[in-house]
Amino acid sequence: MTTTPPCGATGAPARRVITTSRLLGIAHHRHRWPGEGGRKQGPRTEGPTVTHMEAERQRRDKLNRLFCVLRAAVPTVSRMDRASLLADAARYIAELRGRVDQLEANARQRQAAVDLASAPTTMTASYPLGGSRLMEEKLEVRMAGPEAAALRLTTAARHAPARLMDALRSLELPVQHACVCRVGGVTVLDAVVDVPAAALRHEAGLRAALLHWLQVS
Amino acid sequence: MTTTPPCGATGAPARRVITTSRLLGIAHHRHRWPGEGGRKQGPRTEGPTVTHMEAERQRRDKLNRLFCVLRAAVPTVSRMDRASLLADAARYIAELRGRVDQLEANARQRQAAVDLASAPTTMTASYPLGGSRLMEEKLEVRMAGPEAAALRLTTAARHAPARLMDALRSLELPVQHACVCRVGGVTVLDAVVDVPAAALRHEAGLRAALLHWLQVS
DNA sequence: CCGGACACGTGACCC
DNA sequence: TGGGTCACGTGTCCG
Repeated sequence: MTTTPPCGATGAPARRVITTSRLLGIAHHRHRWPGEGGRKQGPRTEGPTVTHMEAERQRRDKLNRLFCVLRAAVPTVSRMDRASLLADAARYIAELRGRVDQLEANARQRQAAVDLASAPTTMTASYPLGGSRLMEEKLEVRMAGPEAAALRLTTAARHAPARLMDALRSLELPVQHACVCRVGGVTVLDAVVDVPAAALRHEAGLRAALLHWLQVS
Repeated sequence: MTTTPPCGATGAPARRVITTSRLLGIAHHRHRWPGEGGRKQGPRTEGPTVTHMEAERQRRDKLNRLFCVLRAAVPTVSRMDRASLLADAARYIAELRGRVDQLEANARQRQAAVDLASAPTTMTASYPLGGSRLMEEKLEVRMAGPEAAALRLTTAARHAPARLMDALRSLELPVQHACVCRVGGVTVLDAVVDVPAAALRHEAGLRAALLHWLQVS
């Protein structure tokens, strides 16, 4: 009779009787056919009612299918109950949200350390580093021939070599020669790069571009 | 009559009529009282039926409350429909799961470098690079004192300086000295780094960790 | 007037 | 024997 098994295979839409236990989300009811078998509602054998019945049945089926979809999405289903499913789904969503927030906070914290090493810069950049201390960075750019430039970055910031190399990579400036030397707390970076892009073949523009990429490192 | 508004304030459990639109999740129906108002079902005015009615009503109310709970847990509710809510909840759970997996994978990848420090690797690593071409990279690691190491990377890959510096930054290895020289199509990178982490103070482990970060650069 | 959406009461099933 | 749950048909509202 007319019951399609919840969460069952999407087989024939024929109405059928299921006799298995409901613990697998299977329904099993013995219902009479309103017009045929044992009747209970005397009147109403007319036209508009049957379409309504069918519509309501399809609505129920859709809800059942969606319940099954949700059941498949929630791994922690305590019972096969509809109510338990709704409660578990809400609880699971809250748990997932908590985990996402925590993981994103961790990722953000890791990123914050990197961001702290960079900063707004104009001619000489000053920015907080390692707590509240202020630190300075100097970048000199000198064209060495039409398609080559010599750079010198002097800084006390951490990870200066990585940041400069990232900037050079972002600007597609192949490194022909580079030398890093650290003395005391200051790092001196010398480099000679090719400048394939004509737009970067002047000292001011090249320097501005490099400073930009040093910030967003 | 008998309808408690879904998602309404948890006020008195008295049955009441709501006349507002349903777009806010408010129900509004005019139903007759089976025993009192206009009757439709002739028989059944006995005992066991009334408790069943009440039980079923409480069940419906519970389901409605749980629907509201779920609705509050899902931020992306397209429509106030029950079916839409179930579908959106499942979709939202899938989205959250995806984000959690991705964030956890990121965190795991960060952790992998430390684990790799105690794993053996081959001497020269080869992996696909720049599309489908296979490229070889040679990395030599030699400890220079208890807390310092000398590295030499020889490669034909592009952006080798940036990749090596990124690896050093990821492993928190301060660069004391570095020198880059490009001859022909090959880049030779020499570096001397501090090794603050005791776990990395052996050539094989340090080399494996560096190779890992060079790959994921 | 029709299709969608709910709530309701009821029969049937399970533990 | 009951408490709990589901499916069903129906009435009724809305757009």
